[in-house]
Amino acid sequence: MDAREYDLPVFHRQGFSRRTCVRCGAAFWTTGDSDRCQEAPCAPYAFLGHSPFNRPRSVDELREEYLAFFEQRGHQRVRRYPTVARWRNDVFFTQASIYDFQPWVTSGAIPPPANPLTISQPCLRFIDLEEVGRSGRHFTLFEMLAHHAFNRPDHEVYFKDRTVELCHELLTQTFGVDGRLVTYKEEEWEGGGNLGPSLSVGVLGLEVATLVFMEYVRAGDLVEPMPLTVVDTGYGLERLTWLSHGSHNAYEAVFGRAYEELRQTFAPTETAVLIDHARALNFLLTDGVVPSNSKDGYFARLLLRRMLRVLAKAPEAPTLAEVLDRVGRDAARHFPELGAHRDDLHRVVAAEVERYDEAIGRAREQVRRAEERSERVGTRITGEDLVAWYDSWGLPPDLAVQSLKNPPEVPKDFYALLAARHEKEARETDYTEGTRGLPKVPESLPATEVLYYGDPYTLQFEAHVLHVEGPYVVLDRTFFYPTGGGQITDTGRLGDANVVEVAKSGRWVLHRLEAPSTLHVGDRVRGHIDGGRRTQLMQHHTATHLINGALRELLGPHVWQAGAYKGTESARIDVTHFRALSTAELKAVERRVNQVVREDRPVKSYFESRGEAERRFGFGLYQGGAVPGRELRVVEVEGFDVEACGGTHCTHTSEVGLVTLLGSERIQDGIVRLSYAAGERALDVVEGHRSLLNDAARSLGVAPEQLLHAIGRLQRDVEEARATAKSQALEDLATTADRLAADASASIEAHGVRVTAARLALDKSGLMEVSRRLTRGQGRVAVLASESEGRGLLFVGSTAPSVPALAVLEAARARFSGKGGGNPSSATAVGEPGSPLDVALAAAREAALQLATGGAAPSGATKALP
RNA sequence: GGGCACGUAGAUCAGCGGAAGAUCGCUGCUUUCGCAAAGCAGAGGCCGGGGGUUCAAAUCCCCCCGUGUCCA
Repeated sequence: MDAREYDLPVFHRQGFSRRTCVRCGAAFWTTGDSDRCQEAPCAPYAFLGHSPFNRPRSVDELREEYLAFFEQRGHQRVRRYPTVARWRNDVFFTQASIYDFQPWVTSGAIPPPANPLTISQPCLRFIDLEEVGRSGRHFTLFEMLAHHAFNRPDHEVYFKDRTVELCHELLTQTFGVDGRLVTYKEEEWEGGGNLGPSLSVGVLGLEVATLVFMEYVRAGDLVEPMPLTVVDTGYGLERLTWLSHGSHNAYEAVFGRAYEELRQTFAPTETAVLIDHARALNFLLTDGVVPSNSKDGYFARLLLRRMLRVLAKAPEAPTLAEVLDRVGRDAARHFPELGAHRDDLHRVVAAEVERYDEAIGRAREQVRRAEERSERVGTRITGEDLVAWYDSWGLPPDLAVQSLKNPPEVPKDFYALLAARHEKEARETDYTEGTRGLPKVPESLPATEVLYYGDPYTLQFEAHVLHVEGPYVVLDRTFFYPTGGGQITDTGRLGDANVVEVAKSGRWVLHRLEAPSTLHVGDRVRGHIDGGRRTQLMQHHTATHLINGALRELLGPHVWQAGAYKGTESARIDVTHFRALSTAELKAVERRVNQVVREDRPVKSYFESRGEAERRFGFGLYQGGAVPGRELRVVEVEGFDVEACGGTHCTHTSEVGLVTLLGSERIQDGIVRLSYAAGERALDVVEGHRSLLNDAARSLGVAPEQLLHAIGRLQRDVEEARATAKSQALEDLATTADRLAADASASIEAHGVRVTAARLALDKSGLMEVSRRLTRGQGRVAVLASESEGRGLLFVGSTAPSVPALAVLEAARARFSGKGGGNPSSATAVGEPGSPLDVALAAAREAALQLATGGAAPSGATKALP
């Protein structure tokens, strides 16, 4: 980046000079005489025990001071955004304050909530999870203090010069830091296709802020200026607080009393993990993450389990919930929402603690068995096993070592080995997702005016054709609802042609006709929407909002919509919840929804600016996920549920009609699905159930009330019949065996070995059963043959040590070109079709006798005795 | 979204190419005034589902379904 980017007037006004760090070689600006930039690792922490601040501050004091400082200098204070970035779908968590304004504000699509603004944004970063407690300065959740300015060509707020000026004033005037201790290191910055200069602010070895200037956009190899430039600053609240204390580590300074309390029981590193994770979890759970085994839920589980592992080390330890509450109480002083739904948070945590105990119990059992097995086989448990156990059972190596009698060393590179097991994951996934095959609409075409938002009842309208391509027609205005937001397409007619699908593409609505359209641009055409279908979709869509509202009301605010589908026959919603729903819960949801239907509440759908809607209703609006646009369409079921939604909705809840639940299932860890039908379809379902019941009862010849009883009887009958059939079959086999045993001509006895040979008409399992009975007791050999599906089957069973079944079989196998094998106690062979089974049987019998009398088995090549 | 592990009797699990097992629980008998306990006997299995390989599959391979776990 060009050095001129950093040659700011403010540096000259205030007597800065540009220097080069003797350690890292980077250029930096300072009023002091340091020969290195004041950041790790170039400069050591020089503030420990010697804070450069005029006095120590608590986090609350420092945050307030910061926000007030910028407020007094023309900035407007903005409330924090959720730590879970629901308004965007490219990341799970808010990792910096600028995330709040990406992509809609930074791209210029919508105005910022204020300009310039200042904010303290809790951010989550899991990249340094392992460093928490070790380094003394890492946090999974930290607050990014920031001031942002968004400059448009027609409205310049301020840029680099003023930003540096403000930073230096804050540090020196407000915090009382000697300006000569501060360095501004030049750094290039690039991300998300944007780039620009940035300054990293260091004080006595600690980086306390980064001043980023979004100025250019990368287009291939070219770097072009952005139409909208952004001041993106980030000051570490925790680091500034730490600096103001000059304490041994950041955690003491940030958490104060709560840290000291936990230190009574835990080592410094453990305390840091507990307190950091507890704060992060308070935000995560309050912002609606349900712990699970994938996606954002996994990170909540990870933090939770890491805390549980630490807590388990001390018998006197407080419970997880107690630690969460203690830390949450402090954080709630500035973020009162953290205390708002303690009960719900406790329920989520309790379920998770239970799961953890189960998982560890299971894993311990696995370890016990693995050790038994290895003792039996004579192998040793290795470090590799520890890695595998953690990966497969979630058993941390220290716990595994605890429960082993002869534990191996935990490999030094445990996490590297773990990572190696996951290397294959990087395999390319095929993203050639089915292109929708919609035609390109000329950019010059004016946007389709969508009328269904304002009026979901109009089913006939006139419009002009703007564009035609094959079966696709674009109109200047339309009442047809295109597939979207989980609601499927409207159908109907356009002129004489059937509309089979409607899709939204950019600013246009495309109507797909059954056949290539005969319409021409400029034609006036009459649209006709299938009203029955539309009504049903509206009922299902509004019902979905009612169900979501009822679930949040009954289960708690951790419930978030995770997907939905509204069809003509039924609809379903997926929501986050920590366990499957009970029958009682389902009943309660159904009752509540139908109650709201009967209350006939107004359902208002209207557009509102994004900022205003977020301010009035919070981020719970984004139940359906991130939605684009400057304005949000708000669908508000009065006093019950508010969501940003583009669907067609009833205007009063009574229009939804009956809502009946069809079922619920747990589709993933942390996600349950409810299926239901509303309106006419709900009646269809009820009717269907009734006739099913009646038909079932009639087919059993009983009254519907008697159905269960009749089925029970039927089941018993079937079981009995099956049992008798089975015992009959066994009895038949027993009879066969007995007859053979009694038949003197079937058996020969030699040297205490009785050989019984016979040809039977049984399948393989029949032969096996007869053999089993003939060879009860020692010194018995059974040689049985049968024809099964045209192929000869030879079975040898033996309890005579001198007559191994396999040896007998080997002797006879070649006789009927059979394939087979076995062991000393049993052997089977199957012959080619048409092979001489009797010859094989005789040969096997002879072989058995010879073995019994001490002779070697005749080889298959010798002739069978007559 | 991906990797790994696991689905066998009512429960917990063993077996991991050659005739489906153990422990607990259950039923009956013996013993006891009765209970507990013990002994003996017995019932209970589409070895998660579907394909494939093999003379032979609970066992090996592939695809589903379910559970758990780790990672992004």
